[in-house]
Amino acid sequence: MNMLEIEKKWQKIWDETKLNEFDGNTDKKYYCLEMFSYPSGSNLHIGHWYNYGLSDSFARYKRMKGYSVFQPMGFDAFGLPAENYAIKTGIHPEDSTIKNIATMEGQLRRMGGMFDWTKEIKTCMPDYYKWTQWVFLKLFEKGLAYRKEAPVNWCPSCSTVLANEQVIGGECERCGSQVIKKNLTQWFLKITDYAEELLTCIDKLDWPEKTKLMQKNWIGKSVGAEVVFKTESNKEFKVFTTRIDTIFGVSYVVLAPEHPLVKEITTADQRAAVEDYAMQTAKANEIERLSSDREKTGVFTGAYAINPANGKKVPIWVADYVLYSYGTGAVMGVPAHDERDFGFAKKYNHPVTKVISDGNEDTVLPYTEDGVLVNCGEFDGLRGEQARLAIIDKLAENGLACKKVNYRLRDWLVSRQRYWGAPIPIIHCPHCGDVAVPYEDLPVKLPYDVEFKPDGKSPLAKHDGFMHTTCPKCGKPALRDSDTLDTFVCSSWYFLRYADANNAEKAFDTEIINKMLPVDKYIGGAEHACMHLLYARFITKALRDMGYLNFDEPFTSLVHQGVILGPDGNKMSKSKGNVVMPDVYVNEYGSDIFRLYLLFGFNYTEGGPWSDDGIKSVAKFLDRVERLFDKTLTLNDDGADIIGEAEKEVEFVLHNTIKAVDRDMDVFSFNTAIARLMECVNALTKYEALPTKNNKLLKDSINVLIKLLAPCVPHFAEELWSKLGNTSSVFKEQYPVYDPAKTVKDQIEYAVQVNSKLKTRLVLSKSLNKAEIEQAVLNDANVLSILDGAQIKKVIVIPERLVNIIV
RNA sequence: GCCGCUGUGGCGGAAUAGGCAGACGCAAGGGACUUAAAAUCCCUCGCCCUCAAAAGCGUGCCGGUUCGAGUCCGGCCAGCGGCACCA
Repeated sequence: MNMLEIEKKWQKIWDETKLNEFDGNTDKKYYCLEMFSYPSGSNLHIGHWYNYGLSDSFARYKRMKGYSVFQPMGFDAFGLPAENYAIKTGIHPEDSTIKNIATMEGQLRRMGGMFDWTKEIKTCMPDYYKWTQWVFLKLFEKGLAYRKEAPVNWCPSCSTVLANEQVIGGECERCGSQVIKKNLTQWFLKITDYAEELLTCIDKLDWPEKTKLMQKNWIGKSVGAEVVFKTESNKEFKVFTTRIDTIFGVSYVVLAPEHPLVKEITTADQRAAVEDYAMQTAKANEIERLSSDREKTGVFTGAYAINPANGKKVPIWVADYVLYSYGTGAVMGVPAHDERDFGFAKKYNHPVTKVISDGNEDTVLPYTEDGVLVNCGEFDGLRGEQARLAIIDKLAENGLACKKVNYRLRDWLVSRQRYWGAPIPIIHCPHCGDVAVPYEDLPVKLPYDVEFKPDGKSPLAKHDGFMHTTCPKCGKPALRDSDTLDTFVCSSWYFLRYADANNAEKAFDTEIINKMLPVDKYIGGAEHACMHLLYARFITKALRDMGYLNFDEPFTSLVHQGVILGPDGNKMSKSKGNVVMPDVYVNEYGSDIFRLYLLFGFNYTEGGPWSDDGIKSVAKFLDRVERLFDKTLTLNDDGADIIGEAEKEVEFVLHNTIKAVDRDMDVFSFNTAIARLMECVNALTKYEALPTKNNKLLKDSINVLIKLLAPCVPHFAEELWSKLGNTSSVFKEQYPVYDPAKTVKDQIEYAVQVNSKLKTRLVLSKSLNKAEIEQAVLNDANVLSILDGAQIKKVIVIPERLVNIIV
C-alpha cells in the first residue's frame, strides 16, 4: 500500500465530509484537549508529534466508543523567543510567528489528526487577545488585579529586564554583566485569594497523583501564628511562625534585606554593612538564597526588638535566607529548636536557650520535634498544639498574636517589560490613577512599528502613538501601561475560548461553555504541573465567581506525556545537535507508520531516547495485516458451522484482544495495546494458514481487527475499511465489544512452588475450589516425587495462579 | 538545596490487588526458499556452568517485612522535571 498516497486521499475526504468537526451533540460531548504549542523554530518537533499524534489516537478511540469528540487546535503565539529572534535578526515577531504557524498547521494536517480547525485559536491575533484583555479587566474590576513594587532581573549594561532563563550564573547571557534585582511597579493577580479552594479541590481531580502532590506542595499551606514584635523605638513588625511554642527561646530576629523597616531601624554605625549586604543579596536568586546547603550569612542592624512573650531584648539582623515575598518577610530565630537557626546562632554567637524538652534532662539540641515546654513560666508543662494555642491566647489579649494560615503560593506577577504580548489594558491618568480601558475600546492593539532593541525602556514605552491617549474618565491626556501580559495569562483561559472560538461579541457564551466544559481529558507535559495548570484553575474559579461559567475545575482528567530525548539520551536541543525531525520519517514512511511507531515504541507517560531501530518493524506489521486482509478479502463464507478447538482459540484471542486493547487505549497504554494487536494478527495469520477453516469467523475477526487498529493507523484502516465495500468512515463505526464468556478457558495452568521456588506446572480445571486445588496438587504423581516424602507444613493456594507448598 | 518522578536482558519495553520476571517487538545467531539478493517463513536468544538437563545467580546499591518483593518499608547512589520572567 502506498501510504503517502492514501494519506493524502483520506485527509481530503475527511475535510470534505467534515469528519473532524465536532458534531454539536453536547449531551455526549468529550472535550479532548492537548496543550497548545508555542510556534517556535518553525517546525513540528517530535515532542509535538508525540503529544498531538498519540492523543489523537486516544480521541479517535473515544469517538468510536460513542462520544462526540471535540478536539481543537491552536497556538500560544506570544512570547519571548520571537522577540529575541527579532532582536537578533530584525525579523518582526509577528512575521516570524505567522510564518511558523502556517508551517506547523501544514504539518499538523499531514499528521491526519482529527482536529476541528473551525475553532482554531492564535493568541497573538487581536480577535483573541481582545478577550485576554477583557479577562484582565474583569479581574481588575473584581479587585483581583493590583499593582505593587516587585524586583526584576536587570542588566545594567544592556539596560534591560532579563527573563530568568537569560540569567546564566548570575550574569547576563548577552554581555556577561552581573545581573542585579531592580524594583518596578508591576501588576499582580490575586491567586492567593483562591489558595484554599485551589488546595482543597485538588483531591477531586482525576490527575496523576504526583502532579496533585506537587501542586499541593506549591500552594504550601502552613498553619501557625502571626506575632507582633516591637522595636526599642516602638516600631512594629510581624513574624509568621508555625512554632510559637518555641517563642521563649528566641535569641534574635531576622528581617529580609528588602524589608522596608530595615532602612528605618538600622543604626548609623551598621548602615554601611547592612546596605552592602542588601546589595549583595540583590545579586542572588531565590534558589541560591533558599539552599539549605549554603552557608548562612547575615548582618546585625544595630537595633533591638522586644520578645512579646517574655519582654526580652533581642538583636534584629538581616539575612538573605529570609524572603520578603514569603510570610511577613521576618522570622524569629530559635536556635535550640530549629536546624537553620541553630547553624546561624553558632556562626554569629547567639545564645541557644532550651525551652522544649524531649523528656530527658539533656535534650540533644537542636530539638525540632514537639515536646514539653520548660523555662516558659506559666506555660511550663504544656506541649505541642496545646502550648501553641495557650501562648496565642495569652498574647492575643494585648493584640500581639493571632492564629494565621500562611501559603507559600504568591500572587501572580503578570507585567512583562516586553513587546510581543497582549498590552495591559490600563490607562494611567495623573488625575484619576489607574483607569480601565472601556470594554468597547478593546482590543488595545499592539502596534506593529516598534523598536524592540533593548535600550532601557520597554519597547511600547518608546512608541508615542501607542502611549499617548486620553483618560476615559476625565478626558485629559494620559499614558497607557507600557507593559504586556505574561503569556501564561493567554493560556489560562484558551480552553474556554475554543468552545466558542468565533464569537465576536464576547469572550465566550456562558451557555455554550457550560455545556462544552470542563475539558474531559487534558494532555500535556509535566513541566506545567505547578504554573500553567494552577493559573488555569484560578482563572476558571474567578470567572465562575463572576457568573461567567458554572463549573469549578477546568480539567477533569489529566495525562502527562513523557519526553522524547535525543538518540544520545539528552534532551533534544539545537546546541547539542541531537534534534530529530519527524518530517524525515513522515516523508519516508507516512504519518500512520510514524504514529504507530511512537505508539508502540515508548511508554507514553515516560517517553525516552529516540531510536528509529523499530520503525521498519511496525511497517512490516502493517504489511502483515495487509497480506492477511488481502487473503481473506476474496474468501467465500464456507465453513461457517465449523467450531472446533482452533476456532475456539481464535475467538479466545479475538475477544481477549478487544478487552485488552479497549482497556489499554483508555489509559494511554498504547504500547501494550499495539502488542495485543500484534498477537491477534499472529493468531489470525496462523489460523488462516489452516487447510480447512471457518471463513466467516476469519472475515468477522478481520473486520473487528480493522476497527481496533483504526485509532492507531487512521488512514490505513480507513483504506482497508473502504476496500471491504463500506462507503462511510470507519470512525463512524462503534468500537467492538467483547463477549466475556469467550475470554476464559476452562483449564488453567498452575505454577507449583515448593518453599516459594518454582518446581513444576499443573493444568487444572477452572471450576475447582481452593481445597480441591490443594488436593489435586498434593495427589499429583509428579508433585509427590518432587516432595519426596517431606513433611508438609502449610499449603498456600492462589486461585488461577499458583500453589506454594511449605515443607 | 527544596518539591516531585524514574532506574528491569545487547536495545525499546511487559508484568490487575504482593503470586510463574522479561509479554510484544528490535538487534544478533542458525536454518528453509532463491542462481543470487531482497522479501517471506521456521528455530535459538537474561547471566553462569553444561553436549544436555539439573543446580546457582538475576529488576540501580544496602538492609527490612512476608510462605512469596520489580511491586511494600527504611537508608543510599545515579538520572530527569519544576522552583514563580522559557513556554
